[in-house]
Amino acid sequence: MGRPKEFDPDQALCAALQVFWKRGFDGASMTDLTEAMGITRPSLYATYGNKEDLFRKVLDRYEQSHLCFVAEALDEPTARETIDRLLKGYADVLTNPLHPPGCLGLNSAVCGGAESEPIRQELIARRSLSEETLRKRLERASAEGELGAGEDPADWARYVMSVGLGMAVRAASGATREELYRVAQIALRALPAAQAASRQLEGVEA
Amino acid sequence: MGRPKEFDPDQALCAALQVFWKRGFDGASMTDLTEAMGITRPSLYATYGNKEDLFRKVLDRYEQSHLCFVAEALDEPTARETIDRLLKGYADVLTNPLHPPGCLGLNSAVCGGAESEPIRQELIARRSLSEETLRKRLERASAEGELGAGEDPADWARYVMSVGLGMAVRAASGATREELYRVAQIALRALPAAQAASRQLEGVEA
DNA sequence: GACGCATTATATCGATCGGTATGAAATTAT
DNA sequence: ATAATTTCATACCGATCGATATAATGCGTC
Repeated sequence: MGRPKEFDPDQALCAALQVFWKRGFDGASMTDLTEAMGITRPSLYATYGNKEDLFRKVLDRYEQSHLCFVAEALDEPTARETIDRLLKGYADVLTNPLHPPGCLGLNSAVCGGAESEPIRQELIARRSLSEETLRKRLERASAEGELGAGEDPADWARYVMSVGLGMAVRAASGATREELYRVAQIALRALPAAQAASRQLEGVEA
Repeated sequence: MGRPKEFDPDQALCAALQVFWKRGFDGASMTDLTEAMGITRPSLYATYGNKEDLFRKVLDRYEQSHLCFVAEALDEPTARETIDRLLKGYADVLTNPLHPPGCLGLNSAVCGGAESEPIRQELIARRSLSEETLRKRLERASAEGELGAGEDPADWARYVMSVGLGMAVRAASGATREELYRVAQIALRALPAAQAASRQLEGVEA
């Protein structure tokens, strides 16, 4: 009942995603958002709540639409392939010309005024969650004999996340996809030779 | 002639450095700055110019005071020691409890409103300059036989900078120094074995 | 057609943004 | 002492910030 909406809330959310991605949470003004979304301020507040609420909805959408490759990467058979696909997939997203360069979850996380501290905390929490997921995957790899005896999966998860974040910063500064690929390629070299795992996979060991 | 200043411009600049470091360029308001510096707005504008001018002066001071270890690292005899000292030294700065966590040059670089675009461009330019310096150092290492035949110094410079930037993001999110050390340690493993260089240094080759 | 309801459009809220105009206070030169 | 000069304190500038109050508009229901 009542007057129907004149816009598609999901489509408008995508427009907001682009603005937040490019400007960050603090840098995106309500005027920027409403203009890009093609709606008025009251419509925005009625549909999504305040700026923080809108940003959290954008974040959810971002993870679903642009970070879905992470789940696939974690399903790779080896840690090496997981990390390789993680970094390559991340490089693809960071430099996709269909979106602003860099990572939405990073562009709003590093700096900002005192009033946006809750947002930064939320982004830190989400990133920790990602890292924890990767760590668990690497613990499995460690249990399966991959990743030598003295290696700490937590250290490796931290390392991979750090390389990814560094790539994100570089992407936001204009790095090309090929440059990021080469960074990922070099980063992979830090991995132990992983002969144990490949032997195990090829059935040589038994 | 005239009334003498009631504050030390250099000391006030350090106070401004702290604020910009913590909040980033956009996130630091003139009120934040004047309160931390202990001076009034007219004094600030008369002494340093506008907000952008002040930030550039802060940047110069930052590089002199907190990034001086870079020059020392570049003087190390081998590429491995250079990179090691670079990443360790960076980790030290990023987690020094005397300053806000993270990197000033990064905290203001990633996100922000449209009006602070010139600042972001300047930060990108300064970072490119750093990377170029590192690349030249690695080219020397390559010419000296370190860094295997097929290795591109530019790729390695990009890789090292990416790891450093990732560490900076993590530091801004609360990472500890030990965590960053372990990231740096793993990052170093990507380097080729460098037997040629060590042989050369030890005089074994001749 | 009249009523109730949800969504629009317009105008505006107080607060804060970066940046200044205006004088009073404090120093040196005369 | 007086004039010249510079800094400091106060108040304020127009613009923009996120967020709303008010009322006109469009729909389903009765």
